[in-house]
Amino acid sequence: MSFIMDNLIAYFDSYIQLTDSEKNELQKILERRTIKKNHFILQKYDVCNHYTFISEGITRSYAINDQGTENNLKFATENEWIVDLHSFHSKNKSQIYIESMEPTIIFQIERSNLLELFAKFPKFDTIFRVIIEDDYMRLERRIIQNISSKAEDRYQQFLIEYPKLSTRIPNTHIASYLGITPEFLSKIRGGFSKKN
Amino acid sequence: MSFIMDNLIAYFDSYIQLTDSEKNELQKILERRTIKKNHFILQKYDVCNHYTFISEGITRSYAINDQGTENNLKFATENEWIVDLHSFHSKNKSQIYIESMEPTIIFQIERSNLLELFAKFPKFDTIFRVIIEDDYMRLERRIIQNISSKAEDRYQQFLIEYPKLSTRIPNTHIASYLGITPEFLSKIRGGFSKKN
DNA sequence: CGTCTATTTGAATGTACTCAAAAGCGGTGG
DNA sequence: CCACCGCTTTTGAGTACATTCAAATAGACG
Repeated sequence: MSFIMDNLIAYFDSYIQLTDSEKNELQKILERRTIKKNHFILQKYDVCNHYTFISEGITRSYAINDQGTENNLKFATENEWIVDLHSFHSKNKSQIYIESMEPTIIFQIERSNLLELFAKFPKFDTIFRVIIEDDYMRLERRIIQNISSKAEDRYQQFLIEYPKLSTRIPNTHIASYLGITPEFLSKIRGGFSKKN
Repeated sequence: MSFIMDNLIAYFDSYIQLTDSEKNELQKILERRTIKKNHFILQKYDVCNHYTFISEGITRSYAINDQGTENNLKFATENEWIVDLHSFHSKNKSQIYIESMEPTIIFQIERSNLLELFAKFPKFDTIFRVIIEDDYMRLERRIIQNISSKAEDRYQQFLIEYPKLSTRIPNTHIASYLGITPEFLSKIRGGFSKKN
C-alpha cells in the first residue's frame, strides 16, 4: 500500500473498514494531482469527469451570473470531496467552476472507474451515499439560514460552523458564499459603528 | 403483488429494475398511511424514524425560528421522498416539522428495515444514493438562486421549476420557501405598479 | 519598491420588511 | 341559501437591511 494515499484510505476506513482487495482496487483508480494556487480543477463548459478528493489545500466551486458576479457554491478542504454532480452524471457541460484557493493536492476518480467500483464493491455505494448525505444536511442548514436570517447572523454562524476556513480564505469569498457584497460584510465586521 | 403500492414499485423500477424477491421484501416493510390535511407526519422534538414516500398529496418540511416564523425547507409531492435525514440517522430529536398540505397517502419505511434492506440488496443503496443526489442538485440550484438573485427572479424561477406546485399551495408558503414575506410576494405578483 | 488584490468608509439608492387595516375566498352550520 | 368564521391576499406608509459606486487604505507578494 502506497504512502501517498494514506489519508484517503484512512478517510474511507472512518466510514466503513476496507479489505485489502478493496484498498488495492482503490489504489489503481486514484489519480493524484497537485494544483497551484488559483488554478482550475474544472472550468465552465467542460464536462466534469472526476470525483475529486482534497488531500491538502482548499478549493471552491462557483457560478458566474449574468452580471458577471461570482457566487461561491461550496468550499472543500482537507478530507472533503468536490464535484459537479449534475455534469458528472449527465455528462453535460458544467455550468460551474472549481478552483483552488491554495496550493492543493487532490486525488481524482474518473467516472467509469467509480461506476465500476460501485458495481464491484457495493460498500462504496454505501460510502458515497453517506458522503452525499452529510453534504446534503449541510446544504439544508445553509438554506434554512439563508431564508430565515439576516446577513450578520449568517456570518456569525459561518464563523461557528467553519472556524478554520474563515482564517484561511479572503472575506470577499465568504461574502460571496453568504450572498452579500464584500463591502457589506466589511461593515458587519466593523460593527456598523459611527451612528448611522 | 398488491395493487396498493403500484406507483412505488414503478417508481423504483424507473431507477433500476427490481427482481420479484426484491419487490416482495419491499412489500413487507412498507407501511401505508393516510394523512388528513394539515396533520403532522413528524413533529419537532420527535425522532424521525421513517423514510416517507408521498403517493398522493403534498407535504412540506419546515423549521420555526426564534421569532416564531415558519421557514419552509422543502415541499414533497407525488413520487417524492421526505425525511429529516439528520434525525433519521443520528436518532436525535428532530428540529423540523413535516406536515401535510392536502389529504395525503404515504408509504413509510422504518429505519431498521431500511438498513436491513440496504444490507440484503445493495441495489437499494444505489437507488437511495441516486435519489439523494437528485435532491442535492436541486438544493444546489436553490442555494445559487438564493445568493445571486433578487426575490422577483427567484419567484419566477420557482414558477418555472415547480409549475404544478405553485397552483396547489398558498402563496404564503411559497414566500416562506423563497425567504420573503407574504406581503412582499403579493407586491411582486401585483407588479409593484403605482409609481413608488 | 511597486503592483495587484483585499478591505474599509461614506453617501445615495434600491430592495425587502413591519405593522396595520381592508378585501377576498372557502368551507361550515343554521 | 346565506351568514359567519378563519385564513389568505392585497395595499400603503414608514423603516430597516443591503447594494452600488467611488475613493482611500491596507496587505501580500514577487
